Amino acid sequence: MAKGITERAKDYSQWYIDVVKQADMAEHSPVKGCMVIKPTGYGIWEKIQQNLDRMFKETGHVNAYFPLLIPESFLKKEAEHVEGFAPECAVVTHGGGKKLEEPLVVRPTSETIIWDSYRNWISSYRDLPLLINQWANVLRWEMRTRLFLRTTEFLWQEGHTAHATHEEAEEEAYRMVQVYRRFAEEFLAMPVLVGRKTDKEKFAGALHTYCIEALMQDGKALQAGTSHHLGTNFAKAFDVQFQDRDSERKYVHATSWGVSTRLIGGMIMTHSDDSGLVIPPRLAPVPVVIVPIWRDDDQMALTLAKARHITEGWDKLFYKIDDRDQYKPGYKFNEWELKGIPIRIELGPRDVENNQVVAVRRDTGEKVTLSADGLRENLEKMLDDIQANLFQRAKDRTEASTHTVDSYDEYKERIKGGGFFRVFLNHADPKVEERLQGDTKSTIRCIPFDAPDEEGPCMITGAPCKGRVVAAQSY
RNA sequence: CGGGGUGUAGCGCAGUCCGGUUAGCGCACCUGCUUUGGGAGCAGGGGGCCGUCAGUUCGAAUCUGACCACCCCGACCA
Repeated sequence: MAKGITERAKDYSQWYIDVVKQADMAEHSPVKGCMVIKPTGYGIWEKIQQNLDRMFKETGHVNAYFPLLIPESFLKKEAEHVEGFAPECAVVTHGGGKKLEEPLVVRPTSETIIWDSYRNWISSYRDLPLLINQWANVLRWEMRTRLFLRTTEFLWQEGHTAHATHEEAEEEAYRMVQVYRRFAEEFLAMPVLVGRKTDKEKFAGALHTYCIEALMQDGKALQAGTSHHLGTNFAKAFDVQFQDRDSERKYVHATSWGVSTRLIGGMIMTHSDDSGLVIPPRLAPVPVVIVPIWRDDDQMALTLAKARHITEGWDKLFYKIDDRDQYKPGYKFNEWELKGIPIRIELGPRDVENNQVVAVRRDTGEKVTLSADGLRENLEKMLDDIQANLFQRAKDRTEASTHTVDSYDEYKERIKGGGFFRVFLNHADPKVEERLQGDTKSTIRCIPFDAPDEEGPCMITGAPCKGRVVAAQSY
């Protein structure tokens, strides 16, 4: 048992706070709801950025940057959008010691400022599609915050694309939610449901919203990414038209899509354990740490020299040699466990003598003795295996926690235990979702793309429904 | 915004009820020696406008009043 970490079974919420703190990922800032992301946490965000950015570029997107401050009037141009975001906006009213002519909103999202620019950038079908992403911070005045999961300011990427037709925008929104699914599975090792949000849960100003939803270890769902088909709503609000091949002037079709530092919270709650953080190898800034073990200066020189010899020619970002003299090996073992490093190598005088090392996997705690020859290849294999194991473990857990229920009474009872619930609910009627939330604090998380072709009665109203939705309590 | 709690060293706390030496303890930090295969030991040392402001008093961390901040639990959200 790790010192300073509450057991998951005892208090999941406190466990999460303890892991973030003990792994030295982030801390609260003096401003309510804001966080300082420390190097250990930010390094993971950088890995997320690097890999996602590559995936965006591979699908034809380019990066740009739009300003933090948005004229308040812009936000008001799209009716649903302003209604959705106004309550959580911070507004700048003064600058340079003077009251501003027009207040400036700190962006809660950038559709409005971006579409104001797009008006000037788009005049012909030849300008389309316009496929732009930005990495940025945004601000949303939340009532209740949790490190990484919901903070007042957070880091994210937001893609904003413009297309000539409804169909192309639809393809884009779908393509990007699939990019998110692939990223979640392959990098976060996090299984997700992929589907569409109900009208109640969709983005303010969108025709519809696609999403990936993951199930955390405590049985609560986490919205991990969203992709919106915005139709011509923003084009109309900002008068963005283009002249098509047929010489007609037409409104531009839009999408937007984003994932945030919340993914780090999801990563923690998917894989970590009572010993601390567990980082999937593909997101680990440094996947391997080598702890040389010595009793005296001679042994120190010996084991350090061996460690340097073994790692000769290795990518410097692949490993770290922990040569600190002020801590004992036991302390280091615990520290690297808390910090979630995928593989720890122990290298003592006995190992040097036998030309071997002891490798310890973070996911299983398993210790194996490996030859110092060909070590790099064996470590690569082990990392792949850890990555695959973490995903499989999470997938098995999610499947075991996914239930199919038809009776509302049964649902009300079982929802308390957490999990995804495949149910018939008539979400066309907004009152149904309101009742669900009022009765059970759960919501419809998504209408999965891969739901089997089934029909049945809504478990609340009895109205006939096509296809099951997935409901759960969520973060 | 409602309910609960907390502000004393970087962190975690005691002291406050019942005012009175130089405000104390653990962890962390610095120095030295011994240690080092699962969170080391001993010795010495540094570090405080006791949340803020005002009051009572010869004297306030302690009593009174006001204010501020943060955390936890409920109504909104990625």
